[in-house]
Amino acid sequence: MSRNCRFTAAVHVCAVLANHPESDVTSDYVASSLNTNPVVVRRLLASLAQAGLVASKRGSGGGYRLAKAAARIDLAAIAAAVEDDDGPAFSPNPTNPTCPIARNIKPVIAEAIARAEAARMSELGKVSLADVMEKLPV
Amino acid sequence: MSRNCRFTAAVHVCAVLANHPESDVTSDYVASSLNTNPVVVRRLLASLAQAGLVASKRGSGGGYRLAKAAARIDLAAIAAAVEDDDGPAFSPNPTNPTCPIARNIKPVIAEAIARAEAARMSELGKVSLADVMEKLPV
DNA sequence: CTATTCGTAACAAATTGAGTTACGAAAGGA
DNA sequence: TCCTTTCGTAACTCAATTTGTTACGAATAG
Repeated sequence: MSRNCRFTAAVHVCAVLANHPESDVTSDYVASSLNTNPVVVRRLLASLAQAGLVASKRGSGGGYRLAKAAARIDLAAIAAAVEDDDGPAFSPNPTNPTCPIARNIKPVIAEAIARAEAARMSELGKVSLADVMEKLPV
Repeated sequence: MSRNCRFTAAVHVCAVLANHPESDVTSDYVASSLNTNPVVVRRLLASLAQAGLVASKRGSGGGYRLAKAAARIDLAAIAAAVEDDDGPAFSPNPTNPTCPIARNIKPVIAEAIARAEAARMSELGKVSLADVMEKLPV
């Protein structure tokens, strides 16, 4: 796979859980909806659980469910849960210390990117999981 | 390297060109500022040239220069030039057609992501290369 | 006690980005 | 004309990442 599918997959996972509000859903079931391996789903759900978005129960009859109402989970929270948050992607190479541009540009770029990322997250924050479910003909 | 450094590197490249408005700059020179290989820089500059942001000249005395004034180049244009624009990253796996969530969720997610990406680009569009240069102590 | 299910480690396969080498094409100067 | 410089681009290697897979221990219900 080329790019990071974690965010889109995580939204899909959450939607499946939101569609079964009364019962726990197994990773096998979610995996069959995504047509992937249960372990891939459990890894995603581990991130979502750490962020407090889902709860899990082990053992027979166990599985996953949303930890809050779908209306109180937004796409920004899901993105924050499953995306890297290591700041902007600079080359790991040390830039040339004798070049005045190279010496000073990183924080300038980082600030602009941080603002853009904040705008993206703000937009994702306007869409709740309940909004997503409403648009599905289910 | 872990994540995509193309955008941050491209801004750095453009800043170096903006710092030499009167002359062509060789890929060797830019590469030494970024502490990387000239071919890596030329690949970046090829994308920027295709977007009409820089111009190149071959041969002795040749090199690269900005194709417009730094005030008329913004970070959104640089990002658009060097980033993939294949839309949101879905898993290449076909999702389960018997699951109503899986059957219908992709366009809903895609629309939300498109709006978020537009917000990010709008924010990047507010920062011109000239703004970046002003913040550098050069 | 057994079956189920999560949690997680370990590993293979595929993909990607960066770096590198190489070489042809273009352009200027002697 | 010939040589040097420099871009344009293809081909390759290397390292890192993601996904998929197997495996197994821990927890839980019946």
